[in-house]
Amino acid sequence: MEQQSLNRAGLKQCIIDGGLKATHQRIVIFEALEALHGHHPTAEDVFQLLKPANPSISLGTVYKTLDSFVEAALIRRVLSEEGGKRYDANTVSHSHIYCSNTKEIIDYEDAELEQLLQDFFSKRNVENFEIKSFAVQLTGNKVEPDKQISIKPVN
Amino acid sequence: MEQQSLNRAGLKQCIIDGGLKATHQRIVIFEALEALHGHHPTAEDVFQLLKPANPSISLGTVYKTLDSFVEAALIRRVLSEEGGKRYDANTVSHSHIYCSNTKEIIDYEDAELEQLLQDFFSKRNVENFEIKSFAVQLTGNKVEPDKQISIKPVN
DNA sequence: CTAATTGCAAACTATTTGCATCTTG
DNA sequence: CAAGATGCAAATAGTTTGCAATTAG
Repeated sequence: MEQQSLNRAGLKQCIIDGGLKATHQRIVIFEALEALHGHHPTAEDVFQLLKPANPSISLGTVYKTLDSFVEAALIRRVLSEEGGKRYDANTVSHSHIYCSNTKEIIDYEDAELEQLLQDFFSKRNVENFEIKSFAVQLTGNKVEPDKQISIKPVN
Repeated sequence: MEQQSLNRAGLKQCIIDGGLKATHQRIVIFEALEALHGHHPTAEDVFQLLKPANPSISLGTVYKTLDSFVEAALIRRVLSEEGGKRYDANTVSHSHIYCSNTKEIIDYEDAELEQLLQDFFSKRNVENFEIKSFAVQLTGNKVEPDKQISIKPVN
């Protein structure tokens, strides 16, 4: 269910396989993206996570690196309604739920749904387009998430 | 297939029904959004379209109006990978195709697909979420659109 | 009339760019 | 060592805000 979390050597190899130089900055940025799995961070989020342990890293480098990673298909840019750029190290085909209240983007992995769409689009011909991938975007609201979590009192 | 295009009186009524004051600016902005149906314009796009005929309109008003319209559910904000805010006057449930080459967002209306998903999610229970809507996001490339169009030579 | 809306300009936030310096392969 | 990457600072988008003047209901 969880994607295999990679160690630095593994991450380094991924970066090289993507045709990029494996600099220290790129390795720690990739590592941060893995740590933020499911959180769909912005460049700023990644930068903030890295800064304490890497005080010399620059925000500009984070921006450039994220672009390079997307270009190399190591990560994806996530669609956003809010107009900021977000990133996702999870490259397995999956869908997202957009919470209208909290503006969170939550991963939704549903094998049955993926299969259903796979079947549909293998039959269906979309005119003038070569379809590379698809994902469902669900919009809704978290149902009382705080209440659920705090239901069991801490004694 | 096409959504009914409304005249100014109709647009004005929509705005009022949305609980907003029907100012001249709002009417022409709504009109511009209808004219740009399928183009998923930015605030700037709308502004540029309006300026010639409405030289006194301000970009700030366009931003505020688009926000009000989204709030009132008269239009939708469209998800974007590129990080800008785009708007869609088409409020009928439909999907979008994202062209990797041109970065265009193209409407994809497929009744069978909508029905398929409707059925799927009426059975499927998404944990902790009340799903309000769904849409499929297709990613791909336009297949030689220029070539296709120019195949018939103009003699 | 009065509450909401507009236009304008200034303020912000997010992102990109140019370039001298440093690093990886 | 050469090509490519980094850090920094300045530049550029894109969007929001505050407020006096205006307008719709």
